[in-house]
Amino acid sequence: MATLGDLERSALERLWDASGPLTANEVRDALNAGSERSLAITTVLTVLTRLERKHFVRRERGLRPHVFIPLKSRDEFVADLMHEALGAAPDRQAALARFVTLAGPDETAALKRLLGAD
Amino acid sequence: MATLGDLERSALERLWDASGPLTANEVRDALNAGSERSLAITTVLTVLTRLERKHFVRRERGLRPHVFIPLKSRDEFVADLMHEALGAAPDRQAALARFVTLAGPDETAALKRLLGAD
DNA sequence: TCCGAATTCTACGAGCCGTAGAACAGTTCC
DNA sequence: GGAACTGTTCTACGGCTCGTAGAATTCGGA
Repeated sequence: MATLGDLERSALERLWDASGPLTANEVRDALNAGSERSLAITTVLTVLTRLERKHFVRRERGLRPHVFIPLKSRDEFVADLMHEALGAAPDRQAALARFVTLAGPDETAALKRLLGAD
Repeated sequence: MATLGDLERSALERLWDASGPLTANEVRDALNAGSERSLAITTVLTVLTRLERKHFVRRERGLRPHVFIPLKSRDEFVADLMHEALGAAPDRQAALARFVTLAGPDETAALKRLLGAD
């Protein structure tokens, strides 16, 4: 999976936070909200375009202010990253063992629950 | 965690593959083995130095050909990456649920075993 | 003290990323 | 239908990382 820059990641987060598709302007407002910086709209469009090229968002070209939709949910994104890391391990069992060892109690509990009820 | 370039990652892999510390020359030989390219020793020393700066390897300066030792095991590295991804999720339960859903049978079985025997 | 091996220093070109102006296109209003 | 405005695309630049390695320096042994 391609890696994301800080701003690209932030923009994607804003899309995940939103309940529906956002326009570039809405993304910019969300990014600027509660921070000193005031990004130009072209900047935001550039990162959104790059996110599109990297297949993280889809752009709805039918509407006039284009809207942007994440291709994956946040959870899917995180889970994919985890599987990507795991896949690079030559011994997945061992890597999983280490993962579980490093997990906190809440995570361990969640995993047990998820695996028990299948 | 800092990201690694392709060559940096490969060099680290060679260190993991080895049973003990390696010199820069040994790393170079391992990298060149079974491939067309023949990296210069300075190139390898540069990436090893960068790995040191990023805290992925330790350099034993006492010995005259310096030797390099990974700071983390491969499994620890992978597990840390997984936890890093998971930590970025606002809802870890949901991310874990997705992770389990996407896991293969062998991984699921391994997790069950690991969690059952605690 | 000189040699060869090892290490450090410096550097360059490609590519990515944050950043945004300039140019272009589509919409709306007189 | 032009004017004004909003939205989109194109182009670009400066900083940084990374692969790559030559040049300069250091160090241990003969």
